[in-house]
Amino acid sequence: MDNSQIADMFSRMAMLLEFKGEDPFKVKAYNNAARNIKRLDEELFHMYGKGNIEDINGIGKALEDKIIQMLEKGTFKAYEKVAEEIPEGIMEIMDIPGIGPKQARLFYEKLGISSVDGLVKAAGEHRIRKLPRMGPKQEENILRSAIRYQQHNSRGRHTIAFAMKMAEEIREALCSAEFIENVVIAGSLRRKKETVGDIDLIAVSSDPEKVVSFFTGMEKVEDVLVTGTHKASIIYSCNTMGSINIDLRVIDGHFLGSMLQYLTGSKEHNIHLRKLALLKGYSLSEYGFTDQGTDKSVSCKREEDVYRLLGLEYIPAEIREDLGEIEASQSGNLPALVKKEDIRGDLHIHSNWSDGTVGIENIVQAAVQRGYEYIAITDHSPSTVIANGLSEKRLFEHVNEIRCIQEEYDNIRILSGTECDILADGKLDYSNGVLEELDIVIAAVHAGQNLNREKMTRRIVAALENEHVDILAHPTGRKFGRRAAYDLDVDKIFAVAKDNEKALEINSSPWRLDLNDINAKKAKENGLKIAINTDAHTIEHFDNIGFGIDVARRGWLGPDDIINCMGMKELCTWLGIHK
DNA sequence: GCCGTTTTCGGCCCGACTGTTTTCAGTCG
Repeated sequence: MDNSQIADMFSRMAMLLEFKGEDPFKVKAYNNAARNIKRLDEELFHMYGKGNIEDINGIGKALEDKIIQMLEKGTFKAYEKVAEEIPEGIMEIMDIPGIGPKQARLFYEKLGISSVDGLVKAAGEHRIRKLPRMGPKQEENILRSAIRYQQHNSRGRHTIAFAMKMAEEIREALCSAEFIENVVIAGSLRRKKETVGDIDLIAVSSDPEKVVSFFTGMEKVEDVLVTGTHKASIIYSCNTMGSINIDLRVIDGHFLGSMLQYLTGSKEHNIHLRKLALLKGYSLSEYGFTDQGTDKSVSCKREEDVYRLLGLEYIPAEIREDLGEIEASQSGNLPALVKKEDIRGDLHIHSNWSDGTVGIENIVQAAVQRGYEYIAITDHSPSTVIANGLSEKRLFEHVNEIRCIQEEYDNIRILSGTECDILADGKLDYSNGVLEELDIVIAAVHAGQNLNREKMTRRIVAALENEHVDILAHPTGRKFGRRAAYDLDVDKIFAVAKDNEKALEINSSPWRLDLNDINAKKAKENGLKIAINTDAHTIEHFDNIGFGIDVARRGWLGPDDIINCMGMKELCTWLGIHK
């Protein structure tokens, strides 16, 4: 079993225990363990070999024993025992928003309901409203929620690019109201997670109820899930692109700092901060600090104040995951994260020589406009037939055209390159003699993505051992909603890349973001260099660089870790270009 | 079930909203 399977099993165990009405802190321990396992950058079976499973935060003797059972047998006894007592459909019922373990248990015990279909039927027949603490309204909400769940069973997540666009649209709509002073984006979107489940917004206003009613009355509101005096939750229609959940909190400006800090999360980061506050004698909430002794409270207008009052250096939103950033802040060792202005060029761009939409000269002009010092034109190699990959002959014509255009531009260096296919056997799609003529070589897997772990790892290792290769593009191959990452020995790839002084790419396409944040952080810890590239096929794609930078920041990367933050001279030296 | 700057027991973040109740349990983030 791999880490995510083990984590899932712990999550399911937590749900089952909750249903049974077990000690909530025991439930929490399972959930906590599941979360920590998901965030590990090493496979548990490796850690098992080394005997350091118990070092993982939140894993004690009992859970370690259960992990070992799973590694050896694919399950653990305690789980089997509990799962036997509880019908499978119960888990789905608890997965419906608004229904938790207590209600699921009530439905099961009193009405024998053990599936979402059964629940919908019971609600339709008005059998729910007769239960204790239930009524017509509860029944109606449960029915609506259950039907919605049936229709969109897969929990909708959205790419950060899409969510950001929608958030801006709503932000603009809200800001047009004169009684709203300001609207800020919070939540996982502000932390720049690669995908988000919902959008969290904060509106500053002295008339919260008016804001809530304006918000819930917007034209594209499909459904109102929650409305209160200072808070509302809606489902917002994105026309052909489905819909997205939006949560809004409305507050007085005096609380903006603490509210923004709270709503930005992550949950784990906040819990850690609140514990820290308690140690100092304060309770921390979205409204600020309360002295436990005197009951006096201090609100925070600026987010920086929350961190300052805890004796911490300000922590950038992207790394608030409780993965060591609080400790780093305490000891003054927070990393200086890469910023947009640190990026001096883009090293992975396609022109209309292969499957890009525009000519090289247009690309160069767009790059100049963005203030880049250099770019690399890296069209596809012959095997990628579908993308009109360049034959050797066309590749040399392509290089010539780049040289001609270069003569007309003295404020930008145009590197001639290729995104060269790594064939199934690990050989490259051009001969070494051809690759030698190029300024930069990006190697990438495109076809034959279903190799097993051993073969895929060997294939990429072979490419990394080629002396002409500079960068490995989209190293794990994952695409949101389309394709999982290759089965790959990432540790091995990192080690070989390090030995051969190759850079790994963070591909900025919102559908790829590959390497992801966790692997980017791991790459840095392994001393590897990173290239943040757009893989642009159109001029608009140039702007995707921001998403790649987000991933790099979430991976704790600074400009020193990134080759396209180098100046031109330094980059040429790194690439081995001597002219 | 985990954990330790009150360390082997007794804690475990904090507040909003809803629908039911007539003071609160359940759910969510």
